[in-house]
Amino acid sequence: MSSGIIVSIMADSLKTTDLKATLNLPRTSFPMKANLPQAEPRQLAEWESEGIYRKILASRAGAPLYVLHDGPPYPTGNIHLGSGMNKILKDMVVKSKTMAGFRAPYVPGWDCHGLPIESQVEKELGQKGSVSPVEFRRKCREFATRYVDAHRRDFKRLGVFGQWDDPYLTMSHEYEAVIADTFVTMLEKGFAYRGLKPVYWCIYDRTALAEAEVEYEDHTSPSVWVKFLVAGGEGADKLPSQTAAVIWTTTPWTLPHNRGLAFHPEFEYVVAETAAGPLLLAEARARDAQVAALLGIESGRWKAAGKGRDLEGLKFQHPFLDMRVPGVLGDYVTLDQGSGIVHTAPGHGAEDFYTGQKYGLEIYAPLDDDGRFLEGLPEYKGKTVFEANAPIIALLEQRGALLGQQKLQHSYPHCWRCHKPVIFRATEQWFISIEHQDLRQRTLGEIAKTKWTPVWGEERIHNMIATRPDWCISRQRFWGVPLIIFYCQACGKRLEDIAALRHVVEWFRREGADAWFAHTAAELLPPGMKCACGQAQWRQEKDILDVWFESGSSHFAVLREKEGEWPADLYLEGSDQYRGWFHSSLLLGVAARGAAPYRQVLCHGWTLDEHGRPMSKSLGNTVLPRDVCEKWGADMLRLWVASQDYTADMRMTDNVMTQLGEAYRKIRNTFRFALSNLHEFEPARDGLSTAEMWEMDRWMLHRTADLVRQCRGWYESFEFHRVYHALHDFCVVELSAFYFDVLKDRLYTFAPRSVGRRSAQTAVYRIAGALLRLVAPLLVYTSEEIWKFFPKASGEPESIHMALFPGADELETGMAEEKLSDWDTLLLVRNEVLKALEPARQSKFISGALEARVELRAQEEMADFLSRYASFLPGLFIVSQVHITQGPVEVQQVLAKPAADGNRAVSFEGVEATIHRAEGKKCERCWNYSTQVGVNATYPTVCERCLAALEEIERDTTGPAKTGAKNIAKPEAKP
RNA sequence: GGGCCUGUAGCUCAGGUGGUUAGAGCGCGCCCCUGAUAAGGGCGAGGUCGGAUGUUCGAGUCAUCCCAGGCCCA
Repeated sequence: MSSGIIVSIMADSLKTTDLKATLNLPRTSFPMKANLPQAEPRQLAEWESEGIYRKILASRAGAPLYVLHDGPPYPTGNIHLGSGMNKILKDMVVKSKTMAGFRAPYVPGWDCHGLPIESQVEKELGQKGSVSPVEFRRKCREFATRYVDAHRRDFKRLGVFGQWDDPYLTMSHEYEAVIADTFVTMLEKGFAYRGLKPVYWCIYDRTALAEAEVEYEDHTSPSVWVKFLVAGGEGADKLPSQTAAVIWTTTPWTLPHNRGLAFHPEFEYVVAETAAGPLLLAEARARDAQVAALLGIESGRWKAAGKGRDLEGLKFQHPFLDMRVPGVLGDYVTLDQGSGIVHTAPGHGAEDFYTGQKYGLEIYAPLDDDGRFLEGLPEYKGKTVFEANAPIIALLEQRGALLGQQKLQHSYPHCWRCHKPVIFRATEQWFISIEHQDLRQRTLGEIAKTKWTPVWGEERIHNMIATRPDWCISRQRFWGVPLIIFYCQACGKRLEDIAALRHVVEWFRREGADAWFAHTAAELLPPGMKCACGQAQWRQEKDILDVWFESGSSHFAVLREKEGEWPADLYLEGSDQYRGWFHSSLLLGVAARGAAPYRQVLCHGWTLDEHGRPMSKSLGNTVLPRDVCEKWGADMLRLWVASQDYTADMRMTDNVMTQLGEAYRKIRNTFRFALSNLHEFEPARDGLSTAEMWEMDRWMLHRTADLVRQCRGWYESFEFHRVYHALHDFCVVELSAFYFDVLKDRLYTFAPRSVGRRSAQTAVYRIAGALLRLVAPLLVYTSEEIWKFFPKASGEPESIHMALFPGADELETGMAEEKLSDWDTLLLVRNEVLKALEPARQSKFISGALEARVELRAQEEMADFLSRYASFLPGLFIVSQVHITQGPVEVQQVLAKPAADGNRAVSFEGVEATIHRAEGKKCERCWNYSTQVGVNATYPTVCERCLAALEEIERDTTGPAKTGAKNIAKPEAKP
């Protein structure tokens, strides 16, 4: 009797702290706050020192190969959000393929040659004067190297794994040799030819420009209306004498090179009586008020002159040169502007050029590289084209040919570098023929065989290839790879000995393309190389290759055919590359090797600012990945990339980042909860088999298996945003708000080694383990950090990024369909109970849900069903008591809804939930209410469940020492 | 001007082959907890599905046109 009193007194005096000490409260040193900007660089340094990239590849030796071929960015300035996003997407592909079991190498590259660097270097050289080509190229190389290093640092910071210590550089000797060799192949196969064609020409940079190097900007041009007197030809006699055709042009300087007037075959033309004499123009234009006013045309005072096709035979007197030019026809003539008659200078326009070819007109464009007239009247000879406008207009006026002039602001092509207006000019250039050996059709065939994502990409590139003209590949510059071409100084013939040209390629391999500028032709060519004419004096071509030719050769330079790396499995770039890298790679692949260099092409959109404008240097609204890393962390940038559907354009705003910050914390805390409840859990020792686990835990494994199945599918189709949303929603809805919340009672209050707690821990361990692997390609730093705290089974890799994705089958527990659907039903009932609890809480009838007793009334079948799970229901609802009664349901709460997957549709009678105050007293240990509190003399403040747990704990502590039980009494922080 | 694309709640996304009152998460509002605590839980309010015409018994889903925006080209 006395001892009983003592125990009771002891329990009384000790109670609070000691009872709390018997709980298994969560414990972890995994920090809640991520501190990514500080933590990530440390992790990065660790990865780097252990050589994570090579280790991962080594761990996949012998595995099937998956090759993502990197598109090379241009090394100037800082990397932009768009380039950061591109690299992150690529990394997500590589990491997810690696975790799907592939050997997925990633060799990053840079596109080092080209005009932007050359312009920068010229600027740096300033007025120091000219340097030798070799010296100039050395400076360009230094410049590129500097920026490659800066880019590389920023890319690595994003958590992108790859062969950073040995990237491919288009300026490396090896690569330059490949470019040159590819060009020789184009010569050998007959694709490359030299021809006269109108090209965009920048008179300031003195170079031809590719279409991709031209940007349209506003420009003010002098527009003039000019008379061309009819001067005979077929049909001239039907027109009033002194009739003059009217043309309109915004480039008066091209008038000296006019060689024809183009009519639309279907338009109706008229001769209008004006003070300036009878004028020939399109009827529709004569009706235009502004045109009529300008030319002095009175409505209806005109005579039909026939359709354009009837005027084809006319001849016209050039307004200031002693020549007659013919009428020609063109479908491109429009009625939007001008007179409906188009001034045609075949040397200065694409359409003019083709028309000129068709009619055998002279392709005349006697300008030098600075845009100065080499021939012509004294008024403009020697002037540049833009200077020549004024004197030519004066000349027109003087000859009485000027009908009017206006300033016109319009969109006009400008040089992408110096942003000055460009001209169209026929010059000698090297081209790749798109028709030779049926290249166009064969390329279209390869497009059809390639998988394009999104699917409309196929149509887009198909249309481009189907309509594109020949590819102008020569540039009049230094920083690039020269066209290996020699001309005989005696007879002018080109050296056609392919073996001799390949000999020069070997020079490139040894010394780089600098060899071209550092050595004479005699040195470069095999000894004694002679022309067919007998002479051996050679002149080297001065042009270099278009940079698109260089990057388009990357698959030859980087992917080893013998190793099965060619063609690549995937190219992944922004949507501008349909015209760029996708395009040039494809043409060269088909021309040189007869096939597309890729099996699949994945394309992403552009990055937009908060106003939806594209990010660009000129708008000054760019976001630098480096700044995002410093403010938010690389994983947050990656989460941004992962969260949005990149096939459309993507917006970065503070609002979006704040939102993602919340999402990140939710995901992080969900893992933290798992870790903190697994602090003493050793999978091999404490894990239960699925057969031993509680039904609810097995059900959650099943739901996780569903998630795994979905996510793996989405990784396979590169739909990262679906993975992200699914993982996030799972953390929020399934785990945090439901499963983990329900589990707390079991994890905290059950005896540490009890089946109930171990079952919960096993489920938490396996679910979190699966989630962690699924999220690893997205959150590369955070997943690695979690992995360090995660209980690992023996044989598991040191880095999460070496692990494999979970298999859905590994998580399946073989629960019967009926059981699964039982739990779907229970979840629905739970949701209704939670709704019923709300008014009770709002009205202060209860405060916490544990103060409630829930009475569930249901029809027979439903009541039976609920009764079978009666013992689980309080835990499931997180209330103290649940009473089930059978009877008619007065409030018909319709609970019947299809189950989540649509297959196991459940339907049952309504359930009526009534909230009462819980019976009994609050258990001091687990906080549930119970009528059993106070019954036991040893633990008078504790409920029957806690009593049993305490007894179990006592048995464990007094028995043989067990690691798991040691920690129970005194919580302590982990070291 | 042409080719291709995008436009569903404040934000980020779901919405096979057209079919009942358009969904989710976040954010927001109100409430609860204080044993995931610079955490956690509950409930709730938010949408003319860019706009307009059609086709259809019925359209966010099909057609045409328009508007806004993007990439590429002229």
